[in-house]
Amino acid sequence: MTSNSACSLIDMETLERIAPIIRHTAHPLRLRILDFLSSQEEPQTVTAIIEACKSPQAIVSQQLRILKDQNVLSARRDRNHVKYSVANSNVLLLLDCIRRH
Amino acid sequence: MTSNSACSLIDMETLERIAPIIRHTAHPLRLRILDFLSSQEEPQTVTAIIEACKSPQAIVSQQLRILKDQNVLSARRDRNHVKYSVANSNVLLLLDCIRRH
DNA sequence: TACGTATATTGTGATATAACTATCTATAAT
DNA sequence: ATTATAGATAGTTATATCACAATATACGTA
Repeated sequence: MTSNSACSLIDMETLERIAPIIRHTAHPLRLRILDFLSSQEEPQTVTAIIEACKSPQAIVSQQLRILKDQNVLSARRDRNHVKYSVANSNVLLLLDCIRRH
Repeated sequence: MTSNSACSLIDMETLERIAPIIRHTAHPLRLRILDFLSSQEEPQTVTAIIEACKSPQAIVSQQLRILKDQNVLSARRDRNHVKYSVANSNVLLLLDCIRRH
């Protein structure tokens, strides 16, 4: 018996699909955004997120786009504001992972 | 009162310290390595890991180094073999995160 | 010594990501 | 109409990462 251990490894297709989501999320500012949004009951405006991040508007906007592209966040327009919220709660486990460190 | 919500966001220093560990781990082959090692009782040789990954030796060796540099894995020499094991079990939460997806 | 097996390192070209500045669009207020 | 506010996008430069081929090291054995 060569390999007993063909237990049930996660298949490569899944790893290839999910890894980029995690990789894109594992960025200090993007984690901060995620942490902030998950701490709030309501979706938050970009301005509020900028305030929470204490980072330049353009940079925050870029990060929001990256997270939205990965379907980690979702956005909806509310008059002249855009409100972001967490779309994929799975990635919040990353924050737990970090807190436990 | 400008900001009610200064609840307790993870501080940026922590995010900056942990993010690279997660980012380096969130790579399909490295996740596979981690998954394989975590499924085994004993530390595994590079040869066994190569077999489990079905990837070229040089590439697997590179990934092992990256994970070791991030203190995700540890290695010990056993005669003319090198055996790797998971050093930081926190990152195993990533695998859970993926399985739950 | 020479050889085989196990593992690591280096060099390379292609591609991706980072941070930053500047600019652009859309809506609201005056 | 003008101006201000909210937000997104484009351009740029530096740096990081990728997969891969080739080569190197380290140890054990004949």
